[in-house]
Amino acid sequence: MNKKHILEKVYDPNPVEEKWSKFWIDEGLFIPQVPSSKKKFSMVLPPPNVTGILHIGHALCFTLPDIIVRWRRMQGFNTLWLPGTDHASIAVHNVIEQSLAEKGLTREKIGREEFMKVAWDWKDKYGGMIIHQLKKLGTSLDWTRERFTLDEGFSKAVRHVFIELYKEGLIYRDYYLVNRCPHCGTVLSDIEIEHRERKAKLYYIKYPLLDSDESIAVATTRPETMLGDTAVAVHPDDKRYSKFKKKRVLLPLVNREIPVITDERVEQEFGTGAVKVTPAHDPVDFELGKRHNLEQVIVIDGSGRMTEAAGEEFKGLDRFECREKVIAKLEEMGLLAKTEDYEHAVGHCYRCKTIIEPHLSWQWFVRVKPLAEEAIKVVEEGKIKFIPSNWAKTYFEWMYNIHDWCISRQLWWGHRIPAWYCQDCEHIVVSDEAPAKCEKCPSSKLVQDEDVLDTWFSSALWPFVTMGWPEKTDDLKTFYPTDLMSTGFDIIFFWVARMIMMGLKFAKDIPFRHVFINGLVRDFKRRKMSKSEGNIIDPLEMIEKYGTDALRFTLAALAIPGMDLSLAEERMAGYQAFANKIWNASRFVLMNIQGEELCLKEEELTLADRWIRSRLVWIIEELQEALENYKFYDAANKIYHFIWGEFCDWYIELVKPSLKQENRTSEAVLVDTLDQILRLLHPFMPFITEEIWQHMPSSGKSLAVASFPKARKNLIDREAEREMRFLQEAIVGIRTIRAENRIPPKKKVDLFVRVKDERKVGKKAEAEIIRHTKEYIQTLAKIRQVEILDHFPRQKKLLKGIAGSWEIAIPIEKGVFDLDQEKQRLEKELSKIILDIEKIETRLKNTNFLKRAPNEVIKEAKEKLRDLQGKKTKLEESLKHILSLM
RNA sequence: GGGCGAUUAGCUCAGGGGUAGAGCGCUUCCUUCACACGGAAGAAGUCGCAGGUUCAAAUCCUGCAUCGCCCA
Repeated sequence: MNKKHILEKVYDPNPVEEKWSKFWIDEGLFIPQVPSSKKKFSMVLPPPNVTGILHIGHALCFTLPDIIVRWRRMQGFNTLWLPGTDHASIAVHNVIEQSLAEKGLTREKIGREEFMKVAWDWKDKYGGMIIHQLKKLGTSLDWTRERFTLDEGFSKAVRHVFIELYKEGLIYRDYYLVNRCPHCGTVLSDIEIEHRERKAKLYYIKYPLLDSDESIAVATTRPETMLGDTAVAVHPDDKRYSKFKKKRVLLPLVNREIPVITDERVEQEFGTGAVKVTPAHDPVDFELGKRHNLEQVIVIDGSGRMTEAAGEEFKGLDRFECREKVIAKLEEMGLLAKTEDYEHAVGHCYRCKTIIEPHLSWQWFVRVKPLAEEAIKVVEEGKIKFIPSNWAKTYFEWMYNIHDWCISRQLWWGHRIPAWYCQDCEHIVVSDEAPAKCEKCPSSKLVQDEDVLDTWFSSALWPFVTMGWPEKTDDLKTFYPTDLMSTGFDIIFFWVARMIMMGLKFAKDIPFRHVFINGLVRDFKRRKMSKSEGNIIDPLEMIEKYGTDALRFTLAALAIPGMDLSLAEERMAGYQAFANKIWNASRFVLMNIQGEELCLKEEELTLADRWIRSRLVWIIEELQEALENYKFYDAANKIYHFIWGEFCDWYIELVKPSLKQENRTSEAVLVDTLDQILRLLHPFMPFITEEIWQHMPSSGKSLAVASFPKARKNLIDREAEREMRFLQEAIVGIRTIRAENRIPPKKKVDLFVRVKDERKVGKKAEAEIIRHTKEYIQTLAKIRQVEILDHFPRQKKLLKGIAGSWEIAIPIEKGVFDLDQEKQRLEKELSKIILDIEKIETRLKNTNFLKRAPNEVIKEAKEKLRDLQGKKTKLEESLKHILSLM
């Protein structure tokens, strides 16, 4: 034993954090046993983008499950928390292309192979940043199992899944109108589109009828698409247009003859009731065009520029420039009927916020409906539970209305689609490896699809591929399904739902039992954090300033399930102070340890010892309950108040006299309580607790793998709790009287307590309790002598008052106390009590209350009334006394 | 248009039928031998509005208002 017991006066987190972070990893404390007879607890980390740097949202999303996983590990579970990163197709692409552009290059210029080399180099160089930052957070991840969504195993698994789904007809290729981001240069799935309200214009354009002087006016927000119109549509019941049915109009600017068609899906209330139909550039028109066999004329290309088909005059123009020009032209021709202000939702790219362009092209899709059915069932049946449960509703909403998922992306960084096109017969070969020749014809001219898969396609496989799937590994057998997935509500559709579908389909079981949805971290005024607002809180800066433990505890204390949390720096400063408080309390304990061996003798236990041991049992139970229900805020607040408000403020003060008397039993209780506290707090504040614990005589290898306290119910001592409450109220009362009468805090005074013999607290007489706790009163209320009397002495100048349920008097030597002040205080307290008494009396006079309320409530009310009346009498007496002195 | 959530002390938020809670801030006092990142005491709220259920409503129900988010 070579422990250094004495701690520094102020806690300095940085060196401590570095030391233990390294120690835990070097010692392999977060590596589970495989195989193991122990019960397992497993999670996979939501893989952050490899491009990313740690932000406060990550900090929350990773701290909360770390609390759970550390708690479970200490409970003795065989625990795995598996880390890794996501290849983030579009994000990396943007970074690489930007760096190429700075050198005057493009990806086309350097070619696919070279581009991939650059991207991997970049990933190797910068991709580790977030990993390093995760370690700073104290996350107890098993780094030996770290994975990357683009590593070799993943590629293999992704191909496997693609091929299987293709074989089953659940993946197909189609010429379809999809969303394309002109800036990112790729198509996106429906849910990657953000709809935002935009102020725009509604243009009314006149389309002249063929062989007539009349014209039909159509309304549109996107006049540039008229160049691709192939019909005008009206509702079949719309009387205004009945005469135009089956006629033809001449499309202005293009001079193409197009039909007037009727379709029930036309909204008569919109604009003029007649709409232009552009099948290649609008989702509704696309469907309309299919039903009516209309031609699809593409006038805008994937980069948002007008095509050849738009006509000589417009080709090559950007879509928005073209809009201006079309409007100008129409106006010139007198075909612009009118322009209205109009507000509508416009689709934007979720990554770069560019306005999305509907784009007709060949793409790959997943037929999701059959997969969704199973995924809905497991949540309905409660096999997977959302926390809080109302998120299940959001999940169902989306799953019931699910659309096919466009999975091809026109990018290079990602999993390349394992499909080859025969150049001779157009057959598609889907295969794990490049096929030598076509399956349908003798041709060996096969070209692989240029596109890669949506990043979420591989992320969806994360929970089982990270464990070695499709091999039947021990890890899969031991740890799948996982127990908890902690993530943000914003990716329930993107990720959670898809993991459930893919997990059920390929790993043949749910990927996780619980989905904990954490809120959004906002600033102290509840605003979203954003660079432009300048209100971003950087977790690394906070760690630097307040320590990781303070950051973690703050996040836990604010994490109310289902709620966004508003974060203020002061809060972190507060929990930094808390860390320091624990540090100093521990410092006190360690300074007072006499020897290594603790000896606890039941018969030597003081009231305070019995009380703190009993309180600790309750706290352990409450903490357990809170953690089981993911009530991090509750758990954090409970442990905070126990440590500060009970252990530090009361127990340490109460134990001081015992320590002076060398009561080894109290010393043992003190040390044991601190030990338990450190264990309880460790999941929240791993660093400081480990550091202190290593100084304790009871310490072992690491607190991270020490056992979590169990509630020792036999230590519950209701008698001690009652007596302590009686004592605490009295001490606070005495302090109040002292403070309000300006008795200097340090000045010791005598105390008279008037007690009637028959009054009891629990089984003990009040007088007996007071007699036994004299020392406590003397220490905590700065009292010289405590005298228990039947009647207060008459002659002395006395300051009388009510302290808790005690009737007390303090002799005043020089008459310093302020009679008027004391009179006011008593009057105020008296009026409060009278009010309370009235309230209870009216309740008790109500016959319906007596008839219908539960007995317990009535009993409580009666007891309360008796109590209040007793206090009232005492107060009145004291007041009378004061008045007699004035 | 549909759904979800919020409205409680100056601020940020808990609570969820039986006498209103926390943190920060504020006021007063105190550098006492664990801690001034500390200690002691205190002030502060008709729990958004209107109805209803109940012996009892901040809490349950209905409607309304305001704010926020998601979907169409």
